[in-house]
Amino acid sequence: MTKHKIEIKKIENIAARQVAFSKRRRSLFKKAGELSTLCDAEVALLVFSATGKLFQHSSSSVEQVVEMHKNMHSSIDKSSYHPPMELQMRNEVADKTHELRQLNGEELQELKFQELMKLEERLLKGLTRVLKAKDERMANDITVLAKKGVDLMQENKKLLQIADEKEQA
Amino acid sequence: MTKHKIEIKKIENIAARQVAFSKRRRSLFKKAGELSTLCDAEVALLVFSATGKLFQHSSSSVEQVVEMHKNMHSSIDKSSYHPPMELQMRNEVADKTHELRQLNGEELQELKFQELMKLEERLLKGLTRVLKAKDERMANDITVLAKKGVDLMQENKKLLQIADEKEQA
DNA sequence: GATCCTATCATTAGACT
DNA sequence: AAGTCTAATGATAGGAT
Repeated sequence: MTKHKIEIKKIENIAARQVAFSKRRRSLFKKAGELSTLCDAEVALLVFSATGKLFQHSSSSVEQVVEMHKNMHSSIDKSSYHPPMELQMRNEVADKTHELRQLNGEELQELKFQELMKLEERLLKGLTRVLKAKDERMANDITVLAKKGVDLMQENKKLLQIADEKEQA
Repeated sequence: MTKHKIEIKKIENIAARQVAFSKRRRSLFKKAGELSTLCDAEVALLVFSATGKLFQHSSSSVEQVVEMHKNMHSSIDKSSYHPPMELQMRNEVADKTHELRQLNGEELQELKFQELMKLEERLLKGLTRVLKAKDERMANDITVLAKKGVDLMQENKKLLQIADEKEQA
């Protein structure tokens, strides 16, 4: 796929492997997204790096949260956010009798921003927790199933041996 | 990516969508395998077609189950399976004292076959159930989180309105 | 539905920043 | 670690079977 063709086997050079992992992971996620969009399919993609770090892509429900996260970032971006100048210059008045009487306009703006940040954190942490638990359960269930499968196969082997012994007798 | 560039949006033509799904799915699985091999990563890829059919690729534990399933299909295929002729012709004798005394060789072969079928069913149903449950839990958790997000956002809107009203006063 | 063909577009290895 | 560049390989849309 490039200047030289490469063999599909483990890249021994650690730095090169890391770079390839990063690049190919991005491409894979992109392709997964394309398949999902183009063909109206649900795609869930879990990638665990050699060090155990999880990268995940998914269409459908997970995407909703990811989209929400992106939207929040674009509409209320930390680096680009500045309260309107009018609000910064006015609102020296505080309504002490109001439920929010301790907050002036600027403080309200700040509250809005902080709440969004908290919400974002909450969503991401929740998502991470859910995904981890999900994968752990899945892995465990699969292990159990695989174990049962192996056991049954061994049982079958025994039965077959018995059959063969009978045949020879 | 080809004769003409295409937009990444749902392909409306059903036949074309099906073809694209088939082609791109294969490529995606291939890429996933390459990433796994080259970078020593674990990759689990689940693709649900629009009709709900599951396609799966994985480099780790899930693969064990999938491989087991494939092996069972190839080695003991329903349409191609026939007990050895010798077994069919012999084994009129049943050892009544044996633990399996009610079974002759042919019956043992049949048992083997049926058990494998049962095992296969069990594995697939279990896997399906696990995946469905996983997605349902995840979807539910995400719905809750999203709901909280919407609530907080509405709250923020209100606060912003209050700030605006103050500004105008 | 899967596979082949092929002109064209997309990805990427390696080097550099 | 992450982005840019570029030559070269890989993927693929549309069409044919």
